[in-house]
Amino acid sequence: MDTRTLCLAILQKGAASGYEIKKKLEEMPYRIFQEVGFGSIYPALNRLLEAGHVTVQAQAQRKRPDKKVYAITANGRQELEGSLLHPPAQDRFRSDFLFVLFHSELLAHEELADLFDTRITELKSTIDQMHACDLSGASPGARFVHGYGLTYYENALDYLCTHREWLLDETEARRQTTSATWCPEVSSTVPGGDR
Amino acid sequence: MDTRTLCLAILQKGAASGYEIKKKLEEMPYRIFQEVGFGSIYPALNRLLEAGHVTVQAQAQRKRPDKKVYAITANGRQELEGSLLHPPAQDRFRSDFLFVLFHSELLAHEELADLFDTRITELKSTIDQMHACDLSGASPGARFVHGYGLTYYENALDYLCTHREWLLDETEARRQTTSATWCPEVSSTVPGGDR
DNA sequence: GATGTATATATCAATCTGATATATGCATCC
DNA sequence: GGATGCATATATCAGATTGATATATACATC
Repeated sequence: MDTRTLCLAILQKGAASGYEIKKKLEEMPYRIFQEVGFGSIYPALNRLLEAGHVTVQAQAQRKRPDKKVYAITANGRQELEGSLLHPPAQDRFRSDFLFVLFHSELLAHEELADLFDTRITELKSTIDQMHACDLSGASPGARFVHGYGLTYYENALDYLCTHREWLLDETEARRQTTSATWCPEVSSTVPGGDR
Repeated sequence: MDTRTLCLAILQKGAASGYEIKKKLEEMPYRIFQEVGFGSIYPALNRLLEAGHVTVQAQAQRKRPDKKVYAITANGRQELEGSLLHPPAQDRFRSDFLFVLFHSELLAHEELADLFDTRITELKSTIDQMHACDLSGASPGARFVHGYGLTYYENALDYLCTHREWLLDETEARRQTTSATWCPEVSSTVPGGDR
């Protein structure tokens, strides 16, 4: 979803500055399905201004820099609702972690093991944070997306834990027999289904 | 991962044209963790040429346009291996589908139901395709990533199937009681954990 | 004083996105 | 027969995004 639509979605819930919009988009559950930087937020807000989808009001603050608070217009609400009616674009997923694992043979055993352990630690931390989220005032949509994200992280953690040794061992074996047709012993957690 | 590194990864397995590189990146298991367009492949190949990480040879073809076949250099291999040693960047996931579900209250009941059904159909098709993949010659890394992706799709399908009715019903109830503090009956598949 | 953090707005070079253009063939349809 | 569509190929473009940086008002720490 383009940055304009994301800003409209946040502003639909209440007026906010560019900085506040970014902060909200970094929280759960937005964080599960979107990511956006200042470099695209401010140009997007300016485009929304030009299109009459938002208005802006400068505010002075004590002990803090001035801020510009943006509010959605009726046109902006219409625009947001219109974009929800389009068939959603394909999900987009990019993972340098999986790219590196795909090339496991080019990595040393220890480096590969470290990658796993770092990612497993991160996943556990994310899952803990998500379990601590207070969803008491959340909409059905928010709860659903939260649950979707949590399920993903839990399953990813489970997959990494149950297949870590397999990849380390297979990669080691492959490295030692790169030209052989050796068929390794099949274990119960062999990825790729039947052999 | 930037497009140059992706191109080097493909060329490491054998020389290829820009078009062939894109085709390979669209296949499993690359498709699970990366996506890239011609608009970035050709400039990336040109930059790799300038850097001496690839060489290029033009080839005429019968009944087809000429093609330019790129091959990785020793410098290019070093570059690829070097990039595998950096800590991987954070995974990036964007989903318009989840964005729309997050705003379920702004959609009509039928529209919401259609979204679910379309996605469920797509997921089943993807899972079928992945089950039909021949992994007999695949590397451990490729098998691992394939398994990771398949697990994700299967779990996403499961989550959608088990929570579809919940979101439709909750959203409907919320729409009818938007200012109430009504507490709905808790079912065994309520997302968001404890209430 | 330098460094770091938080709140704020803004910008920039490099890269990517989605679409489009062009070219060589072949197949199908009205 | 011409238009349309597909596949194989290379290339480009306007708009958008990315990651970093700059600037400003405060405050805290070393």
